[in-house]
Amino acid sequence: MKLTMYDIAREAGVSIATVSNVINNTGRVSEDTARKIKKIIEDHNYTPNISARKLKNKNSQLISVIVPYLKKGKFEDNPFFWQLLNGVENGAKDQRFNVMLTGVENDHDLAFINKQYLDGIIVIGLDEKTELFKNIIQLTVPCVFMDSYLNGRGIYQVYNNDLMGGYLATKHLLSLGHKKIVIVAGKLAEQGVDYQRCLGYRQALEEAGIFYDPNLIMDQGASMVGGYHTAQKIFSRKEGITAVFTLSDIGAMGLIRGLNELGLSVPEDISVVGYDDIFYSEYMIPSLTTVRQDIYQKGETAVQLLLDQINGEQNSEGERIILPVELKTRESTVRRK
Amino acid sequence: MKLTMYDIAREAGVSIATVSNVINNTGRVSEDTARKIKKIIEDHNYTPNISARKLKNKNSQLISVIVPYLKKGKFEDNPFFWQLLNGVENGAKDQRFNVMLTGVENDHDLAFINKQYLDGIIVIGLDEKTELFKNIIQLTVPCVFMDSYLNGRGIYQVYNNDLMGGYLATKHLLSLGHKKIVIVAGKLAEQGVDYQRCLGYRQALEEAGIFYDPNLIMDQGASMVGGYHTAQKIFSRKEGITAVFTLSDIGAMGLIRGLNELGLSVPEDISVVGYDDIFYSEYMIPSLTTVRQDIYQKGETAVQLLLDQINGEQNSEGERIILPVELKTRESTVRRK
DNA sequence: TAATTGTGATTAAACGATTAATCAAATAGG
DNA sequence: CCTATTTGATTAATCGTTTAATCACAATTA
Repeated sequence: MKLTMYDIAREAGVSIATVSNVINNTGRVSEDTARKIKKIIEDHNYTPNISARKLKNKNSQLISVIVPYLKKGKFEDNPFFWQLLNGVENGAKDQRFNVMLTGVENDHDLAFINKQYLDGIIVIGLDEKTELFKNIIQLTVPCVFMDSYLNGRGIYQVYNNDLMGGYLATKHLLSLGHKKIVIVAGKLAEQGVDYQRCLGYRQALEEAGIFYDPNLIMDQGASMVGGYHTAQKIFSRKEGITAVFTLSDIGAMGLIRGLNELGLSVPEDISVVGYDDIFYSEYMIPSLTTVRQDIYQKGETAVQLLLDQINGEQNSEGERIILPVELKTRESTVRRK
Repeated sequence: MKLTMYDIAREAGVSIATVSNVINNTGRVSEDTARKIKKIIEDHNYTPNISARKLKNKNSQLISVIVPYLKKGKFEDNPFFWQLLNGVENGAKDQRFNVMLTGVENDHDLAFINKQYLDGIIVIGLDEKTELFKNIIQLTVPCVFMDSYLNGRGIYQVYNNDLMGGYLATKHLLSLGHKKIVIVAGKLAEQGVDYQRCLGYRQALEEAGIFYDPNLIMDQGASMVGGYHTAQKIFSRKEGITAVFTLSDIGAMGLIRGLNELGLSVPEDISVVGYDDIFYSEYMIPSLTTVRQDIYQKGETAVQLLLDQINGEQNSEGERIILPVELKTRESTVRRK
């Protein structure tokens, strides 16, 4: 049997309004009374019922990270999401918000979001053309989009400088003498991060006066298994390929394993650059040269942007925050022989 | 401005009670009326306010996974948690429950759990002697404990057969001719999984008539960094050590990297067995021999146990569910030279 | 002294659902 | 034809808070 405000009020010999005022620090209560009530609350370990509170005013102190099409094996695979969620958790905690994870696969899931339950959502990697996006955008919930390049005002977004990431990685490989560089990407949707990274790749090639060959772009390689299978493709027509730029670290890991099984070793035969700098890239054998994005920080930033929106405050950095990337040079890339 | 039940009722020309009855399928409404109301609900994309519902009856359709002492770098590191959370998410979704993640560091976090907001919680790896456990156990929330060996009736638990895991791994190494086997563990609390795995280790040694040497047990090696540093320890007094059993796959990964940097290669110089079989163990170089526990399944099982408890049903498997483990033999272990 | 101001408390009306109790109309039974 | 039952809908209380409106009383001012 949970205590209610009435129980506290009765014991203190006051009305529930007074108790409520004490709890919410409105300052309308005398010090003596407040102290007495606080003591009773303390003694009984009373906490207000959050549903009742939420019903009356409008905040639940609850936000959710929305991962589109979350299902078995799609999400668990990539430490990227973990670090992100962890960053969000920590950022939110500072401001007494709690975090949920919601995988959206169908309308029921979406309905949940819409139940006025959440104070805000962070949506990851969503394409403007999808049905899901159209549904989400018309929800009345404050929202921050992460890792998608969306147009229009009033849309809050956080992403890293993906173009720069692609540029830096390619430049690095070029500087090591590589000329024929394969890109292993995920889905190349126009509003996705991979598209931007490819733009950076092209830009670097252009600067170096190297012809852009679309045949060197291979998709379906974002996951570990995807990268693994891409090794086969590269092997089957490897004419002159000496370097691969994989747009995720786990993809790179799968790729390297695949190459190994085919008798190609990294970096001796082929140099590999990854993307993300997830926590184990440094511990791989060989350790992975990669484009680092501070995922944890990205999570925290997104939360900040969201909470500002919820609180009706203007974020000092505007509605679109672009975070930097950095190239981490490690063992998986060497000068072309 | 969100719609309420009144809006729907007004438009349909009925009372809110009727609308409520339609939504909850009580069968007290004529087919015609029900159809009409459903159409209106559909058209307006109306969903009931969950806080109001929760206030009236007692369920929020919301459960949380509680990770004690979740903080930066402690949780994100291990894919184990991801897979688990993913399993929980999926199990819950089937029954229209939503899942939160709550990292508990202090009393405020605990207070949240206690706000009658959650229908139930799943607590991971909690020691009976901690303050936190004492607090959690006296919450009135239905609860399932995972990966801790707790005593007493009425405590719902799910874990894998850790003793067997330790036994199988050790047996495997012994069968390959290894005699001096180091264990790299996390914290060796009596109610933790690592303790049980060590018991299995000892049992296997005993059967083989090999003396148990406590000096071979090294803790602090559950994380990737921990494993990495343990390599140093092993190296510094490596007299005859030819195999290591690391009680987590990420620990094994760090360890292997560390050994490599010290000029010891796996498996040529030292065989390594991991624990968990997280998704990338198979893709490591060398691929990792490990004790597989189906983490995803464990998550689903825990949810099932929790939901049965919430629904007041008796789970067919009782209050303590022990899941099997399996040895996956891969490249990281070879016969002792 | 009477009127005004300030302080600290209470009253009561929301918030948006669920549901037991009730009622009205239609159908069935004797 | 009158009563009993069934069906389908409504009324109103309730869940546990918040908060605007009010009130009682003491202190201050004219």
